[in-house]
Amino acid sequence: MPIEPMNLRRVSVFQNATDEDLRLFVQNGVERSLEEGEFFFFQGDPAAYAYILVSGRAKLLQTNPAGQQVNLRTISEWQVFGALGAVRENATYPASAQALEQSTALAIKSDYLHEMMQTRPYLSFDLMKLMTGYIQEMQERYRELATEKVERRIARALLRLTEKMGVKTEDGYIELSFTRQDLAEMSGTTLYTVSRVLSEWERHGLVEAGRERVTIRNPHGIVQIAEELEK
Amino acid sequence: MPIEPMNLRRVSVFQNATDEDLRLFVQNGVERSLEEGEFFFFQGDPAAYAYILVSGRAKLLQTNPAGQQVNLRTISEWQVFGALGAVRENATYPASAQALEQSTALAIKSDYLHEMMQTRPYLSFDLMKLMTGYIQEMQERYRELATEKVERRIARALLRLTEKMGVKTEDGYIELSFTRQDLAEMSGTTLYTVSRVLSEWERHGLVEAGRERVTIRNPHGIVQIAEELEK
DNA sequence: CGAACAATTGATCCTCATCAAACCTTGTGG
DNA sequence: CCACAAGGTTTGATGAGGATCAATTGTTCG
Repeated sequence: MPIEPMNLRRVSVFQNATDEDLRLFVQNGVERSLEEGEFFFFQGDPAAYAYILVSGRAKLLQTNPAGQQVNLRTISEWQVFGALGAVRENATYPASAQALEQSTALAIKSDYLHEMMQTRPYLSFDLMKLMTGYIQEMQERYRELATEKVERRIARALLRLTEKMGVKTEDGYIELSFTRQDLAEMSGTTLYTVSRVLSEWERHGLVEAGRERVTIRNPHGIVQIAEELEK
Repeated sequence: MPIEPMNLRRVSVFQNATDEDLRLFVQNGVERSLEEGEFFFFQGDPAAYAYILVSGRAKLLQTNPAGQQVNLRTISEWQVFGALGAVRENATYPASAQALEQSTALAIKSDYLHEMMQTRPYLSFDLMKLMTGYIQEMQERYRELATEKVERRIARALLRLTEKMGVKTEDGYIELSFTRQDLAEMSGTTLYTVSRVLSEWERHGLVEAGRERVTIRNPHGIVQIAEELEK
């Protein structure tokens, strides 16, 4: 089904766009639907399109020459990804984007977005706001990785996930859905360590762990671990 | 001495600015001179000014609650820093900026820069280009920290430094000037490990290490370590 | 029900951080 | 001009924190 242009208003970068702009983006965009596990693009590909996730979930990940992966961020509905190509000419994607579940995105030619930005300053500006946010987040995560112990990093990754895609259950807990491997890639560790830490937390009643699922029973306890000064 | 406006042309963000713009920035800016070790601003301060380093060297660093530091990037002449405040309102600096030697910078009120950007789209756009570069670099460094071993990270940090501030000596070597501690903060390790690695490299004739100084005798060898798959 | 895949757990090992002590280098002041 | 202080550097000894490997146990779905 076609994308309703006015829904694009929910995209942070389009806050200040005119209705006409939104229509233009839909008209000039292509809808792409992917199954779980498929890739929107790969690291190193020419950055020909910018994407807006319309439904589903995806992740941005970077791979090193040996094939190990790190998760840079998780993308939920109405978020923009792969937009760097519209800013730098002849750019290649610095990361890959993979659908975490069946997902649909609106693909907009980088050149077109670039052109739109030239004549609509608020677009550049809003995109820049988004980017400063990423810079800040990456800087923080970098520091964490350099200075904090695993347990705390896992706690932080959980909290970040909670903000982005946590689902409150009827009994007040927070439910998250991903594999140990995912969480490991988000906190710069291995699935084994994540598993051990979660088991430990479960023994203390902080969380409840299941297959591809973690339920947070005591958010405050997790925050404690993430922030506490002494060990 | 006052800053010559036309020199601002060397600032990447001002590539497309008019001569008049450059004059305006100088007129509306304040010159600040710092001694080695002093701070332009601290993490958490309201981001009231954006800076352009006119002379000297500085570093951006982030501190965790326990006081450990990581070096986010090194700033050399004609580079912009602390510009996030002009994009997000009521922002605070996400990192501190410290002079590595006696340095001078042009301080421009965030509000003023913000205002200029509203009426001069190329400014937003060029600043955005710069930011995409930072995002990419931070993403890469994040992945490195998560997946690569120390020796390789140190090699990469050295190479990055070489690009930014390496000085070729008359006999074709590359000279860099910083402490083991600096290099450790740049590669997410400790000064002890840096010292050991450099000593090891020195034994193999790759570098020559001195007090607050490293001379690269075999750049290719360092690249080898930074890139090599096996090992 | 069985295959495929996710998670757990124990055992082991290795990389680095940490601590301590000594050693250099540089600049300063008597 | 030498001596000394201050701060950077080196090196060894030790140990902790996780990664890695292997084997087993869930869980889900066709």
